[in-house]
Amino acid sequence: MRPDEKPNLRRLPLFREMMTPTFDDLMQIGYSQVFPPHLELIRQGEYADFLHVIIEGSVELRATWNGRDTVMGVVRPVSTFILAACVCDEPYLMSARTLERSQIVMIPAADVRVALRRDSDFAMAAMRELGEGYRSFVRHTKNLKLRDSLERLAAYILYESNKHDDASSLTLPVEKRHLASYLGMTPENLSRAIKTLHGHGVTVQGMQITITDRARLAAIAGPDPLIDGPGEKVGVPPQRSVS
Amino acid sequence: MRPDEKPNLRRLPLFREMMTPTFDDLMQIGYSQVFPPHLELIRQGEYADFLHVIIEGSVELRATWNGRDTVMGVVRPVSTFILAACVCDEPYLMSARTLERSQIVMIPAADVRVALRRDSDFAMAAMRELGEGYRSFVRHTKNLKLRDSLERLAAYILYESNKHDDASSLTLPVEKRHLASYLGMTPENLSRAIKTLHGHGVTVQGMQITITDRARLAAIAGPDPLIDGPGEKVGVPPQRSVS
DNA sequence: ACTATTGATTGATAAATATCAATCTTAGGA
DNA sequence: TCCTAAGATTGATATTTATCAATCAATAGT
Repeated sequence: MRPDEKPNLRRLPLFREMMTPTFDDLMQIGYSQVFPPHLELIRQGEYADFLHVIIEGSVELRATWNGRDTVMGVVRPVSTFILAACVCDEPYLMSARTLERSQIVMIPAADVRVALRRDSDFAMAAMRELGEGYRSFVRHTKNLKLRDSLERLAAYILYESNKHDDASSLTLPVEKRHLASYLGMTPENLSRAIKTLHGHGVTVQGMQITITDRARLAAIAGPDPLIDGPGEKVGVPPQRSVS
Repeated sequence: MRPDEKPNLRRLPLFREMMTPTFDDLMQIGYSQVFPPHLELIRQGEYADFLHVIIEGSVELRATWNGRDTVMGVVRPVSTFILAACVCDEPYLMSARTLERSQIVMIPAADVRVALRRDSDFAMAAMRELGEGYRSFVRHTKNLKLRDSLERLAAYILYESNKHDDASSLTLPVEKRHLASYLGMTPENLSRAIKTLHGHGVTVQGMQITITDRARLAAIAGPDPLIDGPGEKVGVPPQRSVS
């Protein structure tokens, strides 16, 4: 691992409050690696060997069943993922693959568990992280069960805008078919939903979204922090993690 | 709290490994209460005051948005719920109400947080609990996104049977409209799905389910531990908890 | 600049699911 | 026991969403 990466890791909520010796131990053991785009890092069903920390790039979490698959989330720097599988010592429920060239630090799960036991500050941070991960999936479930696809898209756009300081213009961070899958719809359906939103406060051209009437968009989205999450701002890493 | 309740609590995964003084402290502070049926214990959006432990009865977790609502889960003895909101010190994402007369032990969230910090065994147990809660919602999301409603029903029946030692005959633990909401469909849709399953290995009469052909049912359900969860058996409390 | 390829969009259609209204059943209370 | 009310079921219909097929647009590689 390059020495200039350590401060970035140290700033993560998961690592921020732990004791320095514990942190240094983990940094000693862990190693950094760069992966090409579209590489499968983790396959669902396998056992958790490493806690992953994404330093650069982006990683998509997917789930598969019976020939169908769906996007469960996207992880961006700097954050950790699959803490839960490490803590529980159980198989991964999701697969993970790079969307682009990505740099990732891998820390053996066994060493993470030892550190958790030794360092209570680390343990508290891990608890908060797991709690947040849990809550974020509760929200995702609420989103799927309570909103229809148009409402989910509207809420997504509003939320993305919120993250970027209420910017009225922003760029989709992923391909539309991935977004569609994440939102629980087909690409065709997303296309039509986008079209419907024209004239309801949003225009979309390619990857470029422009909010022309926030109130009308909000009327459809019905934004709710108990579904959409707290409005965490982006640009000041580290962000939230995926447990 | 009655003294004969303490051993039951002590057997919970969350409390099993903690130090005795910590446990006794929490038991000293917490208090037991009996609630009538259909009482709202927790309202979504409020802040987490107490960690709840259900000793007797059953509690339904629901979520509401914009006039719609849905059943997110049912908690049965002996288990804890809303650990995540306690740990994160954030508002509840779900409401909770008793389905029947229920006895519940309530432990102030602030005291739980103090105990977590003091007792690393407790902290480890809490991490596992949160991790399991997280994973169970990941599975729920996969279920909703990857299976259609008939498949979800089939998987549910198979899973319930699994929990009861692969019994080929069992009773629905909740009213059908609640089950429908939990599975993400309307009561009408559930009725029709049940009818469809007749002739595919299942008969349902009232609350009574009989599996006549497990293989045919499994062919529809496509049971998968990465969605349906590990086959934990019932009847030997404590069961799994809802974080 | 020009293909070739991949992703996006559109239209037509089908399937899944929800809604509404009308019974039917069942369990509890008088 | 009967009556009532709540839940379940059924049928008819509407809405939502998915699927399939055919372009269209954008992009990367030569």
